[in-house]
Amino acid sequence: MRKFIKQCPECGGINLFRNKERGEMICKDCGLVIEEKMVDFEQEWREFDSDDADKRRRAGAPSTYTQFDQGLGTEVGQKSDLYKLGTKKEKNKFFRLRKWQYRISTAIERNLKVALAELKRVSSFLKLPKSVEEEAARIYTLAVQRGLVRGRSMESVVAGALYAACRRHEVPRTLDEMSEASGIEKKEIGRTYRFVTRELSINILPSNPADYIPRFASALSLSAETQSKAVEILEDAREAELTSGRGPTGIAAAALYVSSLIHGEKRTQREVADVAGVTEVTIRNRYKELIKKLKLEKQIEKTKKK
DNA sequence: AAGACGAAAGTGGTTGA
DNA sequence: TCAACAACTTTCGTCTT
Repeated sequence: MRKFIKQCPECGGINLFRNKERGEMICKDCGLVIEEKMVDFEQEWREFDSDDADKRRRAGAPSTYTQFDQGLGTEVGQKSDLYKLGTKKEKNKFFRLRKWQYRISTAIERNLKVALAELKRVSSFLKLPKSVEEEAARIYTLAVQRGLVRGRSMESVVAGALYAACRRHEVPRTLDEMSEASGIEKKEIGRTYRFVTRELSINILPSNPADYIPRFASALSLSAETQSKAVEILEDAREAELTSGRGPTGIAAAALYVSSLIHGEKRTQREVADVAGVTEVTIRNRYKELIKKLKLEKQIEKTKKK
């Protein structure tokens, strides 16, 4: 067991950053990786044949919501098991159990099977991280169990669940993107999204405009400086209470637009509007507010002269 | 000619009686 | 359940570069 380090042995800094996902601890000052693999994921035994595997493995596949039964389902016998059974009585029992097994897989499970396939399709179309997909699957499963899908198309609930999961994980996609990926109308997704989150009392933070910046910026191939400037502007905008009640994408787009002007990487309103999925008018309105309240005119003037 | 700007009318959703 | 309302869009004409 390694001892717990509070100070960087290299530079003595105490500004340590723990990256839980990778199991590392890093010194923010000098970049030294102090601890690695804080949790050891290796197996401590070896197996040479399947016999060893049976004896030594003590964990199965991870439980997951992206399988309709969380990956934990059982099946009553395969056909091949039949040969092990001797008497006719036993064979009858075997078939009876299989039949029941089939019947027990109720509407819910069948629904989940189809829905989760759709969910995976949409999720991979949008290149969403696994964690979001998992979360969406969980939400959907809950929704089905509560009978919230009744009267709604499965696809729309899937889209709504995904949208909610994105928001929770702060990797927001716009309703437009979701709509494109799932083939469901935007307002329909919005409706089911609100309905499902309300019914399941999933509370979702109003999405933060800054979360959109990296994606929009890269779509416009803007520099990192421009990007961070945009985030700065958003910070100030929030201070000035310019953000509440407005559509987050509009604000993000405007901040990015202003930032692109300041850094002399000008993009047209049209271009920014397109990637953000808002209109030029909205950008203009937000943009006007931004330069007025935050006094950004000077900064823009400066780069103009150059 | 393209982009920026602004006015006016329209749309879908929320809120409060 | 309905009307008022705010945010956003669409459309279109004008100004600027």
